[in-house]
Amino acid sequence: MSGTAAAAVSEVGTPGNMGDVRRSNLALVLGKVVQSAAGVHLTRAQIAAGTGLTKASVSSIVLDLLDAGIIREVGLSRQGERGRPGVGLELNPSRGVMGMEINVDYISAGVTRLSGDLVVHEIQERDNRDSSDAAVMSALAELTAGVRGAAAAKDVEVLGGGLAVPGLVEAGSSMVTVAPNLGWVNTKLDVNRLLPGVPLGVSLFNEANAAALAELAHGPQELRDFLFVSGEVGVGGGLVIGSELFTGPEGNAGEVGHIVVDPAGTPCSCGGTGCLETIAGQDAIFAAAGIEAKARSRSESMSDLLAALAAGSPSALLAVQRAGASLGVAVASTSRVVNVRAVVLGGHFAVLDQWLRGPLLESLAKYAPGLLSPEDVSASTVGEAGALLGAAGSVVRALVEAPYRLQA
Amino acid sequence: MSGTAAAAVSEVGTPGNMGDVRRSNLALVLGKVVQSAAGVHLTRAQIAAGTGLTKASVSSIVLDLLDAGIIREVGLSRQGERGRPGVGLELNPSRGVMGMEINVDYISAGVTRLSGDLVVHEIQERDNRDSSDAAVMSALAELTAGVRGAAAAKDVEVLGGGLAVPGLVEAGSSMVTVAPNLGWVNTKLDVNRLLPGVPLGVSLFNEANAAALAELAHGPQELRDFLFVSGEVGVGGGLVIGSELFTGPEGNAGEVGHIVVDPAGTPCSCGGTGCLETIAGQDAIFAAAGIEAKARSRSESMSDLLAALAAGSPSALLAVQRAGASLGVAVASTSRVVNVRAVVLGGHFAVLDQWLRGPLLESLAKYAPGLLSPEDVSASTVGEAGALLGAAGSVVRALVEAPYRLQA
DNA sequence: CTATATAGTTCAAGCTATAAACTAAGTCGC
DNA sequence: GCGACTTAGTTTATAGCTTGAACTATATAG
Repeated sequence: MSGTAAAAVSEVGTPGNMGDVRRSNLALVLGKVVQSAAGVHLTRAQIAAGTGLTKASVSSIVLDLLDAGIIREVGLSRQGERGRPGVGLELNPSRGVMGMEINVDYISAGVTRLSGDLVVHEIQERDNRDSSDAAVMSALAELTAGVRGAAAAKDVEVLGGGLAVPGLVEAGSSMVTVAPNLGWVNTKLDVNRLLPGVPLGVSLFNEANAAALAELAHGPQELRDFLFVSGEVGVGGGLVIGSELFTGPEGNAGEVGHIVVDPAGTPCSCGGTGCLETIAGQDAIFAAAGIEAKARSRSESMSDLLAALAAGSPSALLAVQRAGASLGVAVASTSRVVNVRAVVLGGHFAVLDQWLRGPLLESLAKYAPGLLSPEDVSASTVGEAGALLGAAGSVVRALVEAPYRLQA
Repeated sequence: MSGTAAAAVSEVGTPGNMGDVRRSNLALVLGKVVQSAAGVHLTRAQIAAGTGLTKASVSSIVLDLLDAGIIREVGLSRQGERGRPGVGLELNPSRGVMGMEINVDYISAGVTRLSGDLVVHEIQERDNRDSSDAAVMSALAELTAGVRGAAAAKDVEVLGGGLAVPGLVEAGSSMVTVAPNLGWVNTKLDVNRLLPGVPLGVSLFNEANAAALAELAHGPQELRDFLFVSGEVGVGGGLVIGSELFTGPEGNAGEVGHIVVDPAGTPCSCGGTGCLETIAGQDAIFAAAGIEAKARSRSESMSDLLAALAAGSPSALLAVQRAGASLGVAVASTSRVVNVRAVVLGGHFAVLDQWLRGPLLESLAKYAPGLLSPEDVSASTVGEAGALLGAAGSVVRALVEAPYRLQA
């Protein structure tokens, strides 16, 4: 978990009162508990020293957090230290959140504890292309009910959930503006139906954004500003700046799939010309490599591509090489515009890392010399469950930043 | 002035206390005073109604602001309204800030009141290319001393200042990382020397960023998210998102001059290839138009270009057309990455607006259809003094968001 | 068993916002 | 010209929160 607890006050533009101070410090203390390394349990005194709050304030705040069931006390084993031993604090392991994902050919659900570790995880193959959104949601509701039961059996109560979908979303209104590969347009999802009765409700996320947040939470500590590039049928992206998802004024920032990488290129499904997606999207790579895109299972086509690459197929190698070079152009421009200096490759870009990497780095050296070095380009560490973990992690993070939502 | 007062609390990660609430509400109240339209003076009661604070709190806060000399009371003339008349409040017109600019062929300084209107303004032609930074700073210090005196004669006391330079800056350490057209590299400026004894000190800004902020403050109200593209010898940019300058993790976001617009293009001074600057920078346009770039005065070359365009010179028209088209590619990609939907053209792009506009819009329609419509592309309204006004405005804005810095 | 050291709690004090009562200063109606 | 009314701003009592100091609790060292 990354959990940078912010001294958040009430909405900008509204008066502040003493309750805001309490809420801010509540988040500050909880943030310390979250930050503590796995297995290390901070005491009230250590939190006081670490935050600058007095012991009195910390005690009072910890009491609130215990009452809310967010944290719990845990005995501490010390050896040979003088003085009264402190009482360790940790996130309540019997509270968790549900991460869910709807993708083109599967739905999945899993429960993580507040600490981020996965307790239950189920994937169900399902062709969602020709289903109505209602049918997909029904299937997912059934899946989550089972997963929720399995978590309960392991003594983990689900407080809320996050759903990731491969499309642009309006988080506030649970609206999927457009999900090309699902065929959804302005589709309003009744997300709360997936987890009836949970105190924190269910939030909606873009898949690439969720995967980026998973990378933030589960990847290396020092990774706080990066561009996550997700290669699927389309090419998505998530921009993390200062450990925060940067969504831009309309919520769709980081959509690198439609950066212009070849002004003289071919038309894109978005109506534009020469977009990255027309060269580095899965369909584009398969087509250029001479591999039949199998509607039934993309993973089959991907296996074919990997086999062709391993066999040294010139067309396959060229296709991937061209994708890598174009990705480099897009990343170079992005790093200029938003001034990030790290890139994480996800989806098929992670799978194809060993072939993509060379051309990508060459391209970066040519178009943005000195900005990104080889060690700034990494492949995603979270893998397939990324979107799910990110969606769940986001919900946890929102709770950590506003723990008072669970009080009373 | 835009002045969106934020409910800002102390640094993230530090404990909040009641003083933070005070500071937050201080900024909230002052923000209301700033927002009020020119000539309209809000009363305490109106501020209470507008912010949600009680009259008692507003009275107490207003007293602090009066004591600090940031605002003052002003008699209100009403006609035929019942009840006790309120006392109007306005920004203290006898307090101001200094905006300063160092550019390639001039230095300038001006003082604005806290309300944003320019009281004194002086430009001094000076070729800074071959001067040491110390010599330039000495010349500027002399200029500011005179301007400060002139402002004092008009009863405006200078509280602080902002200096804009055409290069990348580290605001915190007053360091100019690189200013290619001045020949400066890692140059530390003793900015406080420019305004000895002012309570708020002097801050350093990138020129394009400052111009963008001036556009935010002095341009249309609804302009809150936009890309400002500044055409000078180089091509700079400033990104405003949610009425805030977005600088990215390393402070240099919005540098659209080095977006790749032609992967098969020519080398750029940055070491890259096919950057926007190689096609749309002043030198590139002059060269393509067959106009001699005069070292002594760029404005002369610009006059020649305008004359050539007016005379219908094919090479000049083609040069500008190509610049516009490339600008379109860069803007299209930027709007994808950061999801902004408005562009403001500054510098020579504003001057060449009538010739650039067509190719730019065509290019946008081709590469980012539906994202930006013609009315989303505008030319800068602030003109030459933009950088200076923006630097000054930033200082004012920082004060409005943290007025307690002037207390005691 | 006493001295010491550290953890955590209790309690008075200070600051801030709130709500209600109160004072101030106008207009309206007769 | 005087009282009723209306709105602005101040005063006062109250509650919430952090702070700092005093105090209690619980361990180790000798």
